[in-house]
Amino acid sequence: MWHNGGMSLHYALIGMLADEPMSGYDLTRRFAESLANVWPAQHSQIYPELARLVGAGLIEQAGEGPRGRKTYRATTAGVEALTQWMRGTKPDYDVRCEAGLRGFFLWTLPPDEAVAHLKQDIEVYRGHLAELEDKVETADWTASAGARSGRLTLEMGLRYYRMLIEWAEWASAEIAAGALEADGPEPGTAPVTGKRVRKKVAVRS
Amino acid sequence: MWHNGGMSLHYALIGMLADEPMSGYDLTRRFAESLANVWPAQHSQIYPELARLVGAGLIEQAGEGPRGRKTYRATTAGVEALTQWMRGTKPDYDVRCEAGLRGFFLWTLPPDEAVAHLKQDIEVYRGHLAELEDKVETADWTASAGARSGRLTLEMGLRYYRMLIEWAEWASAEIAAGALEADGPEPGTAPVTGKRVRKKVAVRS
DNA sequence: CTATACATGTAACAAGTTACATGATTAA
DNA sequence: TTAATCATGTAACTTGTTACATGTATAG
Repeated sequence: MWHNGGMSLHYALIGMLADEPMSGYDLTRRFAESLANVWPAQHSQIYPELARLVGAGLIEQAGEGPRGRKTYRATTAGVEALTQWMRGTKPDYDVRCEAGLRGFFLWTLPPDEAVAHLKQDIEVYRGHLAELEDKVETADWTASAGARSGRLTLEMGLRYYRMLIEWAEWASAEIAAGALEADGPEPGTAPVTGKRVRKKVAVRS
Repeated sequence: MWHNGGMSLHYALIGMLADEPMSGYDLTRRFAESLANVWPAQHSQIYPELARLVGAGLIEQAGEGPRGRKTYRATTAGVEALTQWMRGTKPDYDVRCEAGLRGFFLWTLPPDEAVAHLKQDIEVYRGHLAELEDKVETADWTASAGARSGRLTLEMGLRYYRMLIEWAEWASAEIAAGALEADGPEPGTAPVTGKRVRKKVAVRS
């Protein structure tokens, strides 16, 4: 099991095309609709990558349609490369999330503005959550192996947004109770999680 | 409130230096220790960015130490730019998470291997969770506004890993019960979440 | 006929990773 | 004296974003 630097889009495209032949346009829509929660990708990145995959023999053109539409499917070599990636490389567990990063700098705002910032986030998360909940109800999750797998990923999205909403509500309450001020939160106004240990950190010159 | 394309590292560095003067080396450690959960960054990206920030007058050198060590602090202009970013630009809510992406392609593995894959993930998540739980206990969360804010971000990390562990356990059970096979899960062996509506998806030629 | 959705691409740039490269200080 | 840690940087490459550029089919 060796290390893997990137190539996520590369394998994601093979995987989508292994489940169901599609065009670059369709893939772009799929990324926007369902995969965007874990791996956003624009058409300008997808089309050149499709060309490279064809060149590498990992996908092939499966047909054409109106308006220059070209559909692709994964080749045997492509499916092998994909399973090799799934089986033989360890995942990169890094997460990149700007909204999370901003939480780190909430202290730069006055408490009421920080709370307003979080309320705004909550609105966005609720919107995403509502979309996903709607999709659970309306989409067909039995159509293919990919669809059944997609249901699992969607469940992760649901849990992710619910978690963020709960966190942001908790953080808002903490901040409203004075958690960002020097004397700490007003006792008893918000639930305090974790002990506030007074222990000196190593000071570097 | 206009849109913001990237610049996250740019502002993150100003923010860290606004809370406490530090060197590029210290910043690299901080990113590895606490910010890595939301925004990983290597020293090779940090040093050039520090140089650019100095050039732009958003940070300035605050002192020097042994081995060519240079400490920086945020300038007034830098802090203003940071609050302007926090207040005047809307967050990019995109998340990029390869481990999540792989969930989408679990169907390419036989069920027992898919379950093993998830078990492996769970081990990693448990490790991260344990590290964060340890940090909650041992670090000083009262030292500065930044530290107090950091406690909120850390709480998000705790909830994030707990959510992933629960999700992976749920997904393992679903797969073990046959959720990836064509006939769906064996009834009664695993809790079924969401209705499995049989509804045709739009078929495109 | 006209707006919308379909459909594919490229170019310029920004951001991020890995590897290379060097050297000083400290603790064992 | 030697290994680990501290400390800073650059170069080559990959990945990802935004904007540009073009054209076809369909529905109202």
